[in-house]
Amino acid sequence: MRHRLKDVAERAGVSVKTVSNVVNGYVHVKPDTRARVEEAIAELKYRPNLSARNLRKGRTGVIALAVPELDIPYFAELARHVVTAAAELGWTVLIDQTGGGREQERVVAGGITEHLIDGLIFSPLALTAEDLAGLDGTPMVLLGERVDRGPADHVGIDNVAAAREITAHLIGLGRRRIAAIGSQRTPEGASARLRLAGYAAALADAGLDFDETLVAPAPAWHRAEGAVAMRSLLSLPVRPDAVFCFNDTLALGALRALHEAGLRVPEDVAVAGFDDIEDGRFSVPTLSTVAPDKERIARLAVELLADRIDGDRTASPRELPAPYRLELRESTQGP
Amino acid sequence: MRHRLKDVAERAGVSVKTVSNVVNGYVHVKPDTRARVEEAIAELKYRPNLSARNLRKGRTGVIALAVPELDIPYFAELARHVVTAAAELGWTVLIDQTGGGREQERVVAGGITEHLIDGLIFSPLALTAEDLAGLDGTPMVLLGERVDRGPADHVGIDNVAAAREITAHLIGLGRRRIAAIGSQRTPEGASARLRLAGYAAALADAGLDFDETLVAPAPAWHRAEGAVAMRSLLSLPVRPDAVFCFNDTLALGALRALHEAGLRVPEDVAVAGFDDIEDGRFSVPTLSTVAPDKERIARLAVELLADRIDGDRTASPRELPAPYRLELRESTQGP
DNA sequence: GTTGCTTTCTACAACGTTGTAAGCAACGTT
DNA sequence: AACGTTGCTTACAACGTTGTAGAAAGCAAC
Repeated sequence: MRHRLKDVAERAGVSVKTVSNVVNGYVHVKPDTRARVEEAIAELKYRPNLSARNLRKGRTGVIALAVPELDIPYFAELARHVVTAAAELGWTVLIDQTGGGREQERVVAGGITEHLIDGLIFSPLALTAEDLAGLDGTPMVLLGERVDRGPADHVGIDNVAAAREITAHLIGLGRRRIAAIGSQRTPEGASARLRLAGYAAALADAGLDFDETLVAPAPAWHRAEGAVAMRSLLSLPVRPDAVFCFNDTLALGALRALHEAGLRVPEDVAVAGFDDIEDGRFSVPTLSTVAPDKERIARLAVELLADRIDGDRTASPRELPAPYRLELRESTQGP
Repeated sequence: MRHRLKDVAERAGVSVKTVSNVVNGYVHVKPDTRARVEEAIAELKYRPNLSARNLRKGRTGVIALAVPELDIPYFAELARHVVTAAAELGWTVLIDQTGGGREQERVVAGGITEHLIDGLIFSPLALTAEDLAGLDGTPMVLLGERVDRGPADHVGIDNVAAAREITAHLIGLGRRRIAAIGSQRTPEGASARLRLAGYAAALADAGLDFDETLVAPAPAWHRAEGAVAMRSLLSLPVRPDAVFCFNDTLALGALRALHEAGLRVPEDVAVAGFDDIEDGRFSVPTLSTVAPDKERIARLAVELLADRIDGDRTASPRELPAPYRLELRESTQGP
């Protein structure tokens, strides 16, 4: 029992277009007429058919958010903020998981974009600038690492600066053998490269040597990999006295491994992460970390996208920095 | 530069409908013609307009998943599985956050359902049977607690039995003062009521008294509330020697509070949770919990919904139980 | 060379909506 | 009385797609 404008129009004794005008809040409708129409709408429980509206308007009112994995807390928290920010502007969000592979990301970037959504907020891991260059003009905003010379708008924090600051904090505690967990040699590892660069810069600032053996790789930045990496660092002849993990889940895994090894945090080994996920505020010990302003990132991304959809699509790509701060907790400062 | 069937048709020198037939894999098209059309499609990079297709077909190919909060790990993990299962059946998933309030849930249940989506997988906290009864016939599958006499299909585990089992496990460890965290007196607290019932049943099975003072409330089941509740339990004249938390985030908060109080887990207090979220496998100590088979739940929900969309919408509501198991880890069994 | 069947293709209408242009009152101005 | 202005309403066409009905062409069988 779905009703159409036509049904409402017949019931109210007006034309279809007048009903449409009432539904869309057009001003020049006599109060009397408006009331009759609204009554008919209520009686029939009329709801607009969005497919038809979209077809007519060439807009769907839906934007997509594509992230590598939904159950990585950082992306889940980000998704929450994007949905909230989009709702405030009247957009609905369709969430997509890419899995993080380059091919899958290419499919999402190229495939989803047609006609079902008006724009895309994309947090790619593996996508390169060439992949993006081939796309038609669906408005897109990129999150996370900067895809070099990317053809789309971008919102993100300064990874190098943030990594440098948190590493400097570890150095400021008097630590000298500072390890890093999360390096990636693959082309996907843009974040990893930037954070490693910040780490190296901080060491250089303090006159400390960059020791290759203190840098542990982690292909996917999951908790388990953090634990494995930490164990291998602990098996070195001289163990590190601090670790900078390239994200919080790695750090939580590292904390777990340190606990199993019977070491105290931060007394024996100080641990810092990146992302400020909720878990880190309740872990034992609580986790020092870089806290990107996720709400701000989400809001900027949505606004930038809305702007691109409504406005000039050919304007040159914009680069918006997002703020971050250090959250220093027990894992570096003690109870 | 968007192209339509018409553009392809002109280029290939055939009618619009023939192109449509090729796109839809209709069999009776001469190989020769098909080849010409496909070539034209490739040259123009033609993509179907989904709004138009949906309008014509009355289907959108999109289902919605509505959960209270995306950044609660349990829902994030569930969402991941739903997206995956839906993709295998050719559906796209639109994810919605309700916030968990009854009014918001009512809006989502009633409002989203029209014309943009073909069906809804809904994990309500507060919604009552009456709320659902008023809805028109959009196919819907409910997750989580059973809404009594609900008018929709339902997938979920047996909360009472699961809570009873995990409580029995605590009793089996020799604990006698077993607390519970997460009770809710509001009508929203369907899960809480069921899990509390299972807890009480296990106590009764073992001939233990049900002690009201050992049951701590928590309105939203966040980590912080788990910590607060644990602290208040520790301030009792005789402190508990075990706690059953109604979900894992509460349990993680409780672990944190126990750590701050200098108590050992499980030696002084054993802790059990519910949901088996990823965090619990890496916390210190690792968390014993009830592990619902989330992948199975997601798959069942998607299949049930697809069935409802394609098939008989008036068939009486189905009730599908999902499996679960106990994951016993350090927080009850020690290292 | 008529009949009937199959294969291949086409014209047309419809899905439900909104933009455009235009119509019709009622009103005020000249 | 004629004219413009304003407010309100309507008819029509279009958005891009697919279902229906049927035409055209080829083939086989009499």
